[in-house]
Amino acid sequence: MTDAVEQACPINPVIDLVFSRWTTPILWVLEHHGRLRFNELQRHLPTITPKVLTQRLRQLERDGLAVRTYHAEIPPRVEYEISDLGRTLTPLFSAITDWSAAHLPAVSAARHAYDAAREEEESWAQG
Amino acid sequence: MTDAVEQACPINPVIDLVFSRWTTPILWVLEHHGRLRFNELQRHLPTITPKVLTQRLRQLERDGLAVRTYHAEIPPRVEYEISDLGRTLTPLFSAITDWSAAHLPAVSAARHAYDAAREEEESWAQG
DNA sequence: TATAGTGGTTTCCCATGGGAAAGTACCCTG
DNA sequence: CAGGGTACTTTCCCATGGGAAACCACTATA
Repeated sequence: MTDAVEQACPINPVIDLVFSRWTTPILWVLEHHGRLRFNELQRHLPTITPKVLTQRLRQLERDGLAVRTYHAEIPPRVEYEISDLGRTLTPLFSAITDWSAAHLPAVSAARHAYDAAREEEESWAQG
Repeated sequence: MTDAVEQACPINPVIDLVFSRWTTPILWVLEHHGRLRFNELQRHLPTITPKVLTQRLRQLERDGLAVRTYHAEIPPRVEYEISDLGRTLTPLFSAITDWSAAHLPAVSAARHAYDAAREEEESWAQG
């Protein structure tokens, strides 16, 4: 994404930051279950692989949205929690959830209408 | 993204719908410049290729977020505009813009702090 | 006749990223 | 001494998607 486009659409940086794959499910789980260990997180995200979970957690930590606490014990113990900065995203997530509840059915209906119209065209072209 | 994860994080469907690459810049331009022709849109999104612009516009049309109007003239003329359903996203975009203005600097600071700490570690390991 | 302009489509290519599976270092337990 | 648990890391592979460039039918214009 070029600078020109970022200027044309100021929400793009936030998209790269918050809405890339797996970041919102992780933040969601951290917000709703509190402080969790690596394997607990993995259990809450059944299809994520450890490699990707590590990558996303590092990114969230670097961006200040999650906090990683390393306990130098044997065996080692690591805990992750959402940060204050991460919690500022809560109203955003609520707004999206609300929009979803209010308007996703309309999107679904639009898709069905569009697909039905395309099928209509095809059968008309054939018949 | 599996059903289990979609249940674990209800905003995922909206992400796939609205926050995939190029969809928000396009909606943004359509909202701020009104009804536009294909080449006008392309001029507002300087780095997008016609192939991708077509793909995204088709997707937006199918999802009911944009409206395509074809005028069977010579030369043909096509106009795109944001739909009423697409306009319901405006508060969402505003919320994201507000969050961006309020908290992106904190993210940037967190990144610098994280990177600085990592460099510190490296020089410590070397020296 | 050549060129431009319309709204795309088609082909090819390549980088990115995610998934699977195995490995790693450490120690405790049986 | 084998196996398990912790929190990853590493390697390999492959699908997806985006970008570049050329092409398309049609007509008005020079």
